[in-house]
Amino acid sequence: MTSMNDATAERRLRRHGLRPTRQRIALADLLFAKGDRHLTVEELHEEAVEAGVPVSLATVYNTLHQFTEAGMIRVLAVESAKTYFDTNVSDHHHFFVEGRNEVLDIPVSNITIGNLPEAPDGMEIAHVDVVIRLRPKQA
Amino acid sequence: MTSMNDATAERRLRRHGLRPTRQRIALADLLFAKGDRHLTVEELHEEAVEAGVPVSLATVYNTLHQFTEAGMIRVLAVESAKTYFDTNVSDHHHFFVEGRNEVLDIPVSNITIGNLPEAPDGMEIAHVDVVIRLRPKQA
DNA sequence: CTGTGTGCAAACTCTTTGCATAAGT
DNA sequence: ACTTATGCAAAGAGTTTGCACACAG
Repeated sequence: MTSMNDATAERRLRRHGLRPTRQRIALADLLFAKGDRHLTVEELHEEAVEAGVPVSLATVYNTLHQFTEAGMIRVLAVESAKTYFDTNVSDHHHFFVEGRNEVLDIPVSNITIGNLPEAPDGMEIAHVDVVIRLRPKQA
Repeated sequence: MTSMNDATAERRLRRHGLRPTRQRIALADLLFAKGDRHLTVEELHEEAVEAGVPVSLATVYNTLHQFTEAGMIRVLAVESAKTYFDTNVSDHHHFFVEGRNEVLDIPVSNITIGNLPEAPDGMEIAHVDVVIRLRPKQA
């Protein structure tokens, strides 16, 4: 199952100090080939299996955490049962649909944040997340 | 274990359409007596037990969800293993310490958000959460 | 009394881990 | 060859649920 983007994925992995294995290449490919995405482990696992790369669930967990440590992706600040990983590492923002536990991109992200506070002693700001919680109109 | 604030807690519960039972009064008391707080189920459970109100863990879970549905408290948008509940229902913001999975209040919360997007079709904005992720200075 | 709430233990879901096997360099 | 990654299955953590008992109105 070799895609045109394998070379790109492989370069990306090396650049971040990760060995380009079959599974990592496939997962990186799925993650980055289609633009910015946010996925759960399970979703990515399904995609991989459908794409003919039968990785194990544990490997997807491991791999996504390695990608996160390497700074390739990041974890979203949402209070869902599942963890969401985002391929967009920059400060940007999301809708979160209550009840459905669904994450949506905010289309035109021209949100501005004023008066950001100082980080406390010995800490620095790693990332700023804005989560806009949505609910169905009318109770 | 009757505190001076039981009457307050009881009124609060009635106002939100919840029967003021022993356990609910005790939990509401702990939650609201000390100003704004954000706690996990386990933390509140410990406090209750220490305060001489031996509620079960399941009841704390149930109760906090009832409080949430009633609008007395809300769930924080952080990507921790545990769920955080906040007694401050208004739009305000938090530091989240990576690794330690710790939630801190932002002291002077004069953060402003500009250009909030429209909610998608059929949805409305329930809440806006800003989460500032912190990490220890120097890797 | 009657309907709700609570406690307990078991079930469930998501996630992590240990160890043998497989793959990368 | 030597090191690192993967798969599997089992364990772990947090949370939810079913049902008998207890409490509030």
